[in-house]
Amino acid sequence: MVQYLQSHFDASFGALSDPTRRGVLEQLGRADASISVLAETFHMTLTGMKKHVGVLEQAGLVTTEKVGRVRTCRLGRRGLQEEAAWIERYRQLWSERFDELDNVVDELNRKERVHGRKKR
Amino acid sequence: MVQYLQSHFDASFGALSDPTRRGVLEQLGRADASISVLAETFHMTLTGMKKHVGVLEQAGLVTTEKVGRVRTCRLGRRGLQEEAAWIERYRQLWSERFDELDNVVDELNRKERVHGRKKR
DNA sequence: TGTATACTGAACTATATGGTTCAGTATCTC
DNA sequence: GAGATACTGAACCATATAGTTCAGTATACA
Repeated sequence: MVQYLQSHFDASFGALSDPTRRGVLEQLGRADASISVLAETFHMTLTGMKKHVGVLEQAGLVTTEKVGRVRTCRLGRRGLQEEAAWIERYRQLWSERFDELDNVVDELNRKERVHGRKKR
Repeated sequence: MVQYLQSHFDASFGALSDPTRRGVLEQLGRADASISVLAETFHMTLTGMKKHVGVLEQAGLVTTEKVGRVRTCRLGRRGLQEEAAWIERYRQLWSERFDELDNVVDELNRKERVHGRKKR
């Protein structure tokens, strides 16, 4: 399960680490699109775009369906909620750490004032 | 500026796409740690861990400071707020798309009932 | 002073990534 | 049926990634 979740995040964050793929997600957020439309939008060969779509599909962020000649791409049912949760949990830890650090700094400043030392 | 932001996300999402690096961030969320402690925790050579820390540092997620022999790693001042915002905006688009789809499905179901057809 | 510790950097390996071209196959459309 | 369109797959290329080993340097400590 942990293993599963890990590779899950590997795939989704990996998918998000490329600007073309983030762009594709934004575009599909506005409207479904074929591989060739996406390829044209991002100035890339069909084959190149197909690979990107494949990566997004692997990550569960996009689904595709081929009807006739055309493969239509749309946003997948998985919508980054777990990734959002991971980041939120991290941000929690992060802000705790910095609150702590700020307290230490505040404490030092307070002591400086008490002992009448100059502030930098 | 857009260019800057893009590579920014490339680096941070790329950093998050590796399970070791996500683990390092979680550990540093609990306490600062040296390279060797991190290397031991994640069963890796010092050199290997140093590379991971370098990636996290490049992404602005970790800062390090060397005192004597020891390089101490801690969470960086940048805390994934922009990444959280990107994901939230995406989730917005995503849920709009699916609300829309759900409306279409509801509409179809409604018509089916009106015309007295069997439900699957 | 000598030894152990902690890191650093270069070099090497294997595999993955992001892209291409080229040669197909399948599907429209006239 | 012929030609155009849309995709697919294999092969190739350059570069990046994730790791290693090995040979240092710098610091701590007895």
